[in-house]
Amino acid sequence: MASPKPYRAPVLADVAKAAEVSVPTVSRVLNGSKYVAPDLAQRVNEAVQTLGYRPNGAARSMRSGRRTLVSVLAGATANYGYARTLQGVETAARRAGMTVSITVVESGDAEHVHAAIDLTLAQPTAGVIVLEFDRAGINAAKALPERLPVVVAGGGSRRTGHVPAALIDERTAGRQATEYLLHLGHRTVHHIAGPTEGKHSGRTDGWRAALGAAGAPVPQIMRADWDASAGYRWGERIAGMSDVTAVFCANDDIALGLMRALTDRGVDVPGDISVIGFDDQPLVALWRPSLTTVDQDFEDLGARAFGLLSQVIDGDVDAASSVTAPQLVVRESTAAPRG
Amino acid sequence: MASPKPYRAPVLADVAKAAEVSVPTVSRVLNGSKYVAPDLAQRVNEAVQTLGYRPNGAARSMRSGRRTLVSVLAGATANYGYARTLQGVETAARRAGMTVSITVVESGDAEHVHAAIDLTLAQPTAGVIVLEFDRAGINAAKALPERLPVVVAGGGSRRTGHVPAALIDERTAGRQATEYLLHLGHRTVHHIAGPTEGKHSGRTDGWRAALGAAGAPVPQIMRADWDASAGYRWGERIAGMSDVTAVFCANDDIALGLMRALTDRGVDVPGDISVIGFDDQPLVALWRPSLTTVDQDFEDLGARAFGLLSQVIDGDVDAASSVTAPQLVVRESTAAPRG
DNA sequence: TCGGGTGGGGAAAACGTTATCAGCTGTCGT
DNA sequence: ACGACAGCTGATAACGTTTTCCCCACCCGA
Repeated sequence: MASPKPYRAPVLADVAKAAEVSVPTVSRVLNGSKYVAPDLAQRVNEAVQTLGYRPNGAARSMRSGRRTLVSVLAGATANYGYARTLQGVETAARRAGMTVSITVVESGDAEHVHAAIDLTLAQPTAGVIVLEFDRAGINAAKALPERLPVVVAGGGSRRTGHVPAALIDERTAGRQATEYLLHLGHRTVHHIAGPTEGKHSGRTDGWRAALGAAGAPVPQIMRADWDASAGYRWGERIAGMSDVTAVFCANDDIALGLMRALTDRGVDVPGDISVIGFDDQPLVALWRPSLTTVDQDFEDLGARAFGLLSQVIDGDVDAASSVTAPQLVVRESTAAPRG
Repeated sequence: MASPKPYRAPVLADVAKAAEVSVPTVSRVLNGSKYVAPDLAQRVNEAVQTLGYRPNGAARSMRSGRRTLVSVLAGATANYGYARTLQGVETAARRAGMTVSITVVESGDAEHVHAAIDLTLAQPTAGVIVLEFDRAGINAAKALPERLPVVVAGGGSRRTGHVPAALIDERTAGRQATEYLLHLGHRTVHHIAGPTEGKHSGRTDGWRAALGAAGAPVPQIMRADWDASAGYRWGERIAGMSDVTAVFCANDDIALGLMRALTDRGVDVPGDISVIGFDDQPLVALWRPSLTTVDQDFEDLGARAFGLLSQVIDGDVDAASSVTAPQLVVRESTAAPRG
């Protein structure tokens, strides 16, 4: 009767015994140290194979202090911008031999923020990337402990805090979009903003700046959630406003919802009203009319954030933040106003 | 001159010294053991606060054997289905006090598969969830070592392997969609399939089954990548085929690309050709015409996968797989054939 | 022949935590 | 009055690695 000894994963000592060498020697082989005879290395590698040995990550990182996990804190994951940024982080991390973990911060409330941070820091993490697209991210970045490697990825143009940041210049983007519409001959440009609770959004700032520079009147901001249905509801109202000829939306989903509401009511886009979006999701090029929008390279944003974090982890405490400019993509949803 | 002693994160011993108790006592307080006097607990908690102590996750998991990291292996992350499933996993994991890590398997090639597995298992992971929507996922699931808690999340209807699985019944979904089109009066239904390299896709199986049951002719399958441009290219060809009156697409992106190509060429949807999609992405309801499609509850899929993994980790080696049925959502892109 | 380097390898310590064990109080049942 | 037992606490031993330290054998030049 074989005793039902429960399975125990093989450890370094088992490999050492099988290869008839000492434990440190196995470690040396695995970590590619020189100073080990070829025949011993051979025996060790065979033993590793046959036993199916895998190093215990916890023990390894505890003893060596090296960590190979980077954590992402984000207010959401499935939305287009978040998902693409995350993808950029993951790809860059994987190429560098690191793994990424993801924790969602449910809201900007202190309760949720601290819960997310506690959860994340319970892992042996080398550093944290905060996606600062919303209030949850902003608050999380503030609440993280000092001396922990932290970088921010987001849409600001300048940084208030002292944390290194990878940014997309939303302010410039907003200005470009607005200037383009003015350039087409529109007297002014209306704006549907996202639910940014703080005072400033880069997109909104850029819009206001462009209007100011052109001496155009500044209409009341329309607030909306990020999703298409919010755009649709504004569309229902805008269809009845005769003075609106151009609308700059805070993201593509809102723009698409808006367009659908307008066309449902017989308002022609771009004939009666020009619409411009923000993000350049793949599908908007297929829309009818296809959407003029501002392309954001979220994947590059994620990659830059990871690169920055690597620098911070390596001791470069104030690594230089980076900012890239988005690009206006002109399609069919914008045109000169009638008359 | 204060010596520039480098910062060292506080450890249990520091807390113990500050609170004037022994190290094990601190551990007991932190882990909520009874058998500790209230005043001591009080002192310990204060010391933890002032020192800003955080347990070392690596040491903790090494000693206790408990792990709080679950790993997701996936062929992609930003696509709608993947992103939503991931979201479901993350939410469920977070509620259970666990964190999720994500590693992308670049392709089904052995090289990429093993690289991804090595990377993932270098972390102290409690178990792995494989997203089996593509060849990369399928191969990864096969290549994972035995005795590691593994579950699969995907679109099969039955499982060949012995690994517990959370599934969406794509076969039933494909059948429903096809049956609906036949029911509208179409003589047969064409099908644009995804790039599934293996012989069987649940969606395709269901389509074939429905045609067979109705005695309808089975047209040649059209193969496409998952993205909209692939659908567009098929649309260019289909516009010239007079015998096509209904198309069942393997996902929404393909369907949208197809519809755009058709309408670009003056083919009316659904007047001339009915189109049906798969996934029910939020935006497809806004399309014009809005897309009839099959709704998949990916978030629920992710949550079920995590629940299943929890069971496996807790020792229930053959936890029961679960399957849910998707739901047909009828909108404007489908109608009875002309005449 | 001797001293010093150098390639190679093992013994033992160390990382920060939790588990085990033993000891020390006091209380309660008998 | 005595043992048993519960409540509480600290030494000490693990966990599986990597790092440090030291020893050995060999080769070389003096």
